[in-house]
Amino acid sequence: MSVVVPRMGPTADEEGPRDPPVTVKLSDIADEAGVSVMTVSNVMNGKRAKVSPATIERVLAIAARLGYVPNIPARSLAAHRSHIVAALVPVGENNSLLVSPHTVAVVGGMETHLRHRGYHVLLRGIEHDDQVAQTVRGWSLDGVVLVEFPDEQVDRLEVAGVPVVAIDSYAANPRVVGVRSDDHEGGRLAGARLAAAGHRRVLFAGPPYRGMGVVGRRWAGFRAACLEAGLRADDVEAREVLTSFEDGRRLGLRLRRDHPQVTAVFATADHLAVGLMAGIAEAGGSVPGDVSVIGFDGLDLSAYTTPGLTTVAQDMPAKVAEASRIMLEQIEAGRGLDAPAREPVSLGVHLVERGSVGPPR
Amino acid sequence: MSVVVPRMGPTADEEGPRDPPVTVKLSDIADEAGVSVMTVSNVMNGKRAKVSPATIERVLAIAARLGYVPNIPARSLAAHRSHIVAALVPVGENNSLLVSPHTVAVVGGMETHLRHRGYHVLLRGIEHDDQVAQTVRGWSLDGVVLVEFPDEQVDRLEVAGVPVVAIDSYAANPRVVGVRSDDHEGGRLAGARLAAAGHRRVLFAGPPYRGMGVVGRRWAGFRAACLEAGLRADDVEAREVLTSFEDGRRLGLRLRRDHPQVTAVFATADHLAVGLMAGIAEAGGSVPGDVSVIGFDGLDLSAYTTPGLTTVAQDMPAKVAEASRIMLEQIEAGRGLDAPAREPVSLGVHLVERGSVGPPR
DNA sequence: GTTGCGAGGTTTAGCGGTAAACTTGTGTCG
DNA sequence: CGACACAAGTTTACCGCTAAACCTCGCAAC
Repeated sequence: MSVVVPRMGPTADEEGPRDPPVTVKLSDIADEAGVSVMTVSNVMNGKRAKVSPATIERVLAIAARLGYVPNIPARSLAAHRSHIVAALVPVGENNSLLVSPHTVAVVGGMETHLRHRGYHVLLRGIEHDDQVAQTVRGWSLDGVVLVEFPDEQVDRLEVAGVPVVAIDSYAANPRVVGVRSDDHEGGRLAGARLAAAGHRRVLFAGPPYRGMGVVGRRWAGFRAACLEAGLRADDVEAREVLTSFEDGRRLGLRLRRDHPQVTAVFATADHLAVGLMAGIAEAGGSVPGDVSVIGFDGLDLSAYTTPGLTTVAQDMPAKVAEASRIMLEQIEAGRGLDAPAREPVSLGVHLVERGSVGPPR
Repeated sequence: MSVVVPRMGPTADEEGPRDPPVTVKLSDIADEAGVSVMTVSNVMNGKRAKVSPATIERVLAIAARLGYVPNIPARSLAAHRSHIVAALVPVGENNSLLVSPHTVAVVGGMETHLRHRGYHVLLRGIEHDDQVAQTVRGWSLDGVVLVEFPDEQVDRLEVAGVPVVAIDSYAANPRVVGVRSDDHEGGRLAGARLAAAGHRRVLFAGPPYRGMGVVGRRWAGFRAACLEAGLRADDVEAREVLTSFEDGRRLGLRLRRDHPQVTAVFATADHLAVGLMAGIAEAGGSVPGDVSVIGFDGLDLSAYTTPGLTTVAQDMPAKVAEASRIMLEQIEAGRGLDAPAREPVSLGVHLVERGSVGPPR
């Protein structure tokens, strides 16, 4: 029964604007309460300093009764802030999003945290650098979370005026706060674990990297541990892109042929490691009998393979919580152009021992 | 150089609004081109019928040179439409989002499709029914995608005036278009496969369901196939919630004790099945030697377990594409209150044979 | 030569909300 | 007892964009 006037027949040709929605607005509440719109606005926004307790209560009661819902676009337009944080995720050549389980955990976790603090999450795949700044400007965003952007891209970005948190970034861009795990230490733990098991010749498998990003640091830590223990670490990196389950599997299939000396592999992501184990098994090898495998991330998943995957676990809840905390802190401090660079955060990692690492054959 | 006036010292106490951003707006272009703002607006929105080709070109050139980016909130406010589609996901008691790999594929895929058509995706966890309608009103949403909402909840929903597509829903709500796989057929395929392998006593494992939702239909199809083949199907459902890897594992651990006669299990989700296989292995059983396992979804993941998981695969790309297509179609047809109910869509499924099903012990 | 009409605009009046400046009544202090 | 601060509002002027109504030619038809 809400709307009486029917839509005017066959005008529904293309992109028709919808008829003005029947919605409760501030002025409705103001009329009913006998106060000005501004007073209602103040009440609704918690700026209650200027309003008497009696009025506050009356306004709130009326708002609740009428079912007031603030109009986000209007508020964004007028206030130049939107209560929206964009989660930006780079898209690959397949042009699609949310590829790794890890990315998912980050985006979902951020949404949960931010929602509880009254913010909304815009999910957006980024194809070109420019789209970042455009998105910020077009939406009056309150903040931006960059999820797993390559460091070079983060450094190129010119986002001014909003807080930017980059997950898993070691970029030097002073406008961006990096939040990541202690990847060097993680690599070290992996190397040390393989060394302790007695391996002498091991392989590092991950996506290509330049310099010291997440993967670079894992490699550095791994290599350092290997060197210290006197074992030889090969880096498969230069040769190909290794990012998916399937990439891992393919490496597993040709591992014996291409790396006959290798008795253990450190994969920089659990899903890569799981694919690797599958490939090794498929090629007739056994884990950890013929080859030991150690992963990185501590995904759910890695507990349910056979054998279970020994892995360097990140503290995902902490990572997400920390990123959210920093984001909110900066938003609510009104961080703008002039914000001084903030220290990045690195979170601890720890080894989760399952069954995929054993002594060399 | 951009801003001369510095922010006024220590006023940055709480929620300070940012200083008005320096941004290119329609009027800047209009001034430069010597036309009215409306003309520019028309050019930008493709309503070029009323503008001469010469003017169009001039305006576009200036817009490009100045780096115009439309202001989304302003447009939403004035036009009562936002180019935003919300992806609504119910939150569990853990209050967090994007739990299953399947959900992720849906949300990511929708974003990709919609982005290419100029729409944006708002990701939002839903705690109470009301939040759905509130979100629609507050944002002038163009459309809503309900991802894996329980049918009862979809039926309760009163969303008027925007197209609503519900993924994996069989709800009767005429305002909602359901898009799902052919779950009954999927269940049937699973049952038939186990029957063909010679099993006589099988178990159905999934989350609790009431009536004929996704899980109910999988069960119905499964049971039908079992009956037809004369084998006995038990339903573990009433007893507990089975949704995660870990739930699957726990079932696997006590399978021998609780269901000694059972020689095969149909799990309604691949990650459940993967957990199950892990649990069985952990309890000393073998798959498919002691127990066969068949899954549902066709996740990446399921190809990389050992043995590989035989599963009923959904055509996820098609599902997402279809949902996007319907969404866009309805938005661009200006679907409002009066929209006639649209037929739901069911997509085909097929069996992917890997190694987890064999003859009974 | 007036009417008609369509192409190519312009003008007007908001959309719902907010910041900042302004008003008014009241207690308080020197 | 006047000046002055403060509480509790109100008023004004937008934010950037759009729908719809209005204007104004030049040309074709009668």
